[in-house]
Amino acid sequence: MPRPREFEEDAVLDAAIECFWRRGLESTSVRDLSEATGLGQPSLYNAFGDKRQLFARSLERYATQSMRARIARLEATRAPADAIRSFFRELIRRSLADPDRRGCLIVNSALEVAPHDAELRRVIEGYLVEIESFFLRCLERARDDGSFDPGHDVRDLARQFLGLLLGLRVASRARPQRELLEGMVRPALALLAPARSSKKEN
Amino acid sequence: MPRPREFEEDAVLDAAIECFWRRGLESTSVRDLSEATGLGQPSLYNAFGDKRQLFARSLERYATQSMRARIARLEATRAPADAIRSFFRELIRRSLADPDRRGCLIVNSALEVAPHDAELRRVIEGYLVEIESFFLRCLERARDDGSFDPGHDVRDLARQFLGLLLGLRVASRARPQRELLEGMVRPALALLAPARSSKKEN
DNA sequence: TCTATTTTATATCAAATGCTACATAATTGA
DNA sequence: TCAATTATGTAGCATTTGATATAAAATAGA
Repeated sequence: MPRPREFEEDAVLDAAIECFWRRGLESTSVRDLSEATGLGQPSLYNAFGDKRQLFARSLERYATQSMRARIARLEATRAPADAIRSFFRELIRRSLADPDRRGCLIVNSALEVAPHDAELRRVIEGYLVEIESFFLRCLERARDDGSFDPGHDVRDLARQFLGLLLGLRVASRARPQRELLEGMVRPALALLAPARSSKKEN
Repeated sequence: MPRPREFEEDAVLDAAIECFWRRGLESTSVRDLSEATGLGQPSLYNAFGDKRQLFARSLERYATQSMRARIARLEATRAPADAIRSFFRELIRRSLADPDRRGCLIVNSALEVAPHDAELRRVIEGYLVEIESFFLRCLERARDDGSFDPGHDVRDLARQFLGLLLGLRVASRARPQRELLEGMVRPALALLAPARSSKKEN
């Protein structure tokens, strides 16, 4: 009955993600979005409501496509301790390879948007909790496998890894240097050293 | 000979810091700054050049008044390991007490400004290096005092503390919860535990 | 008192911002 | 073929943006 759309929503969101990722919510204009997506402004407003809602949709898609996909892949293919190691290894490699220093859209938004928008803050908090939960799951499994010292509090370690992730993403925008990024997480990752377990030593 | 100014530069910078701290560089308008400082726009431009230069001056004053002052005070009054512990303790206390969730102007700028402004990025990098150097000095002294395990690489630990500081500041804007912030740094601070030194055990 | 110099206040400027009215185009069901 | 409905393109809205032109005001030296 109605006229059909001439675009795919996901492709538009991908283009919008690119904009928000590079310049943030406030510094991305609706005209930027219109140009990047190929949609006219009325079509953008018709399809997504307003800039803030388009941002929320973009952020949600980013969370699914980037964060959740990586977590699911690592958790499915790696041993728990190795999942965490690989997580940071991939992060550092991609950060150093990105000439635009985009960092992470979630972390960028945690800093730019969260303090000024209660509703989006709750959404962003949720994403951070998901990441923390990933670390916690891995740590619990690694501990149960005996592949790291059970003397540590896994909940604090999960929080530490979340903190290091946030720090890594900030540093990757301001000081993207291999030695810094790798050194930042090396001490924490050393706790996951493969099998300094008491079983083998006893 | 000329007409004298009717304001003190430092007071104006303090007011500007407040603005930039809360809303960042892009989202703070010259009118916001004019209102907060009490200066007319022509006076602002006459005294500081343009918005970006006023921002640079504000950032520099913030670095001196907030970061360097804290580092100098802690380094002068505390034992090295305790200086790091107190650094994070103060940070967490202030973060949780700030209803505006301002975080840290340097960290906020590292994320918002550094990727898009090569000159300011170099300045911000310098601030981050100063913080890392503070951690490194404390760690070297603590190691030489035998107050923590010399098996650790102090340069990596300094980088880790920098990473945790950045992460803490991000989290304090998006998830300012005591358990998260304290847990984030607890494992790293535990390495500074007072005197698990080999001397006493041998 | 006059001049030179800088600061201040009023009133903008052109450009950019988020958003939308309006008319037109494209589709499906009647 | 017509009617109903949604999508698109042009053009523009009011507001805000960073930055200034202009003139008046305030000082110190001549």
